[in-house]
Amino acid sequence: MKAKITLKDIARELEVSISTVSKALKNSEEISRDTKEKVQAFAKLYNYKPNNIAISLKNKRTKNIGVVIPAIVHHFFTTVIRGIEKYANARGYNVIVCLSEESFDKEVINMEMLANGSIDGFIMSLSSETQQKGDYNHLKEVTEQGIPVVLFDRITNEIDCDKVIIDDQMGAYVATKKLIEQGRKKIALITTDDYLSVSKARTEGYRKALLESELDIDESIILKLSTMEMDEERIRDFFDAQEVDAVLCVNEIFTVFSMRLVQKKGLKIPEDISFIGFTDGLLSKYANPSLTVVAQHGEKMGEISAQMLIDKVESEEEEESFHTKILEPTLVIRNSTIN
Amino acid sequence: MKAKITLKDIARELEVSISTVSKALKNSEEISRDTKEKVQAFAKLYNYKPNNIAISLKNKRTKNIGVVIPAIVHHFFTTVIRGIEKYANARGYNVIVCLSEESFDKEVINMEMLANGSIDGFIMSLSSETQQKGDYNHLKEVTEQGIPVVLFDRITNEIDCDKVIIDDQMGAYVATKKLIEQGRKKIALITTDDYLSVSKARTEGYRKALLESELDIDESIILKLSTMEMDEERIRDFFDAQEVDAVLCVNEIFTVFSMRLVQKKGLKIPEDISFIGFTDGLLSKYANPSLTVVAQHGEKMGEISAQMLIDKVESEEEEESFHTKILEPTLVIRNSTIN
DNA sequence: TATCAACACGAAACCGTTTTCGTTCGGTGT
DNA sequence: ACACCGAACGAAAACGGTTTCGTGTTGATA
Repeated sequence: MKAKITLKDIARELEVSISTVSKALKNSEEISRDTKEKVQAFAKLYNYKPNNIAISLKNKRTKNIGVVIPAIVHHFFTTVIRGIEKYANARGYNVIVCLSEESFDKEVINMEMLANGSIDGFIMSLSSETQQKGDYNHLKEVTEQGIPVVLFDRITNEIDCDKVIIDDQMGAYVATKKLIEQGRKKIALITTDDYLSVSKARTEGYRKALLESELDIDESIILKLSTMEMDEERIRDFFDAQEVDAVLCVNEIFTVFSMRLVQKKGLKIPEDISFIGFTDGLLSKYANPSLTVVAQHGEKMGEISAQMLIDKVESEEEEESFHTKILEPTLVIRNSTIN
Repeated sequence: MKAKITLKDIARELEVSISTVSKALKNSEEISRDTKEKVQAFAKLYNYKPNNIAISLKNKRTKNIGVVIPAIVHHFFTTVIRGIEKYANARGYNVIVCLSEESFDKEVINMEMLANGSIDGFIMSLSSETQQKGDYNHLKEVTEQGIPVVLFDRITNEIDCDKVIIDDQMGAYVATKKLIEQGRKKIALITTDDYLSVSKARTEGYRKALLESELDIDESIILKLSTMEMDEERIRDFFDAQEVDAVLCVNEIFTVFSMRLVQKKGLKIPEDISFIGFTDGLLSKYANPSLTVVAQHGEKMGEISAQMLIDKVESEEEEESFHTKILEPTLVIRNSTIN
């Protein structure tokens, strides 16, 4: 086991000072050609690599970014992480992933763990519990310390920081419009409670489309499930009680599960009933029939979030200007709607 | 913006030395009750938190672990990450995720980025390119430096380190046996090239089951796709050319895609043809029909990997003993096979 | 020959902790 | 009165770098 070599080791071995070694390795003009070559050769031979921690301590930059998300076993979030990782890596940053598991407390603990020097900035999407409580003090503390934060997807307006979202309202609006154009009259909405910023926006888009088309908004065919987890029972009850000819769901899982329920009842998709979901993941592609969905472009969101964060981290000036980037959702037409 | 406060700040303010502050905060016996109370009160008031980087530098422990995996948009890997994150967090560790995207070069670069002090150890699953090349020098270098490594799922025997896998051979064996018991005679296998350690083991299990049952091994109904990515064309051609009554696939996507192909040809699942896949993800649960699969227990694998790694990191002794933990796969019966 | 700039390098501070090893001071024992 | 002791605290080294600011040695110039 050969331990890593330090500047001090090189200096001792070559009988020069540590400063000389440091400068030589940086190709400083101060150092003679001879010495530089000697030092660099020696460093290469012994595979010298500077210690990241020491460098971080010196220039108060870790080149790490913290990503705090509610869940990872969700296609949307994994694509976002992928986008973040790709972009960050290209700029020499590493990504520390923390899972809040939809819990306020875990979100707070995670942020505290990272906020003491481990990272240069945060990229986050709020846990549902946090959005429900409306308590954002952990975010305030962090931003007040001067640590940059980028919020994506599940955001709040109570915090001044950069934000990246898709136009959820428009996504739902376009999807609902599509269903209406195809002659659907009783369009159900399966969503989660309104405290989730995205669900709220989607519900608004849904309502807006119905209003514009002078269709009634029937509250009894709007199903609000309490979390992002599946409450299979309630969905079952819902379809037992309601007769609808189209369904808009705020995620893939609700959609696929609902489709299977109505298929079991003998309905044909999309002839008898159409479905549109959110998130263009594997489920959508490989479901039977394949799903028409509102694509959220998670990878793009990740890239943009990472770019905004790193730009802010690396900008010297304390600019107090924050931007909200709104991406346009795309309707991906497949076979759960009439073509 | 209130910057974070340091020991030095507290010392200056309270007119004591830095050492006194440090000790007071640690409740050292050396410091008088009076001074301790003063210091602790002040620290609380100004929300003092020690700087992680400085501590890392001091005791050469970062409390970060590096996770290098080929992809994240795969249910299996996300569950592993979740297991790792959960366990690691509980022991006060953070998780840095790096994606090799199945590329050897990216794997090497990622490891080099992290191996210079950023992490205390690695948990990895090899990229397919790495397994194909059989070049493990980046792993050797890291282990020779004394950095602990735990390999999971896609492993190699050329590196001495802890390993966590499921018994892939047994998984495929049990699945194949199941199909045979149900009277299937022509059982196809859809896998990837043998350089992937897991695919190789699964192929062996498949062969073993056939041999034991005195069924012919028909090489023409073994389809080897070149990567983990989907080559839809070849699967299509395969099912056009072959008549089989059961299919074992090494992942969910192959399975679902194949099912849809044969369904389009008018075959009934599972009456005419049965399917078994690997990985118990969302696709399996929500496919139509739902999939019978070999569950890999990714979260458990993650937890165990994290435990092995952290135990090694925190053990003082330089024990050169490595263990391989083999988890038992579970056959989850659903509707793509006869019940 | 005294002066000076350029060159090549080293000393030391610094980042924020921890920890070892003094040091000071008042009190105790004899 | 003297040595000794323990309590309470501070100085300084150390972790591994970067960077500023000298400093000694040249050779050229006036």
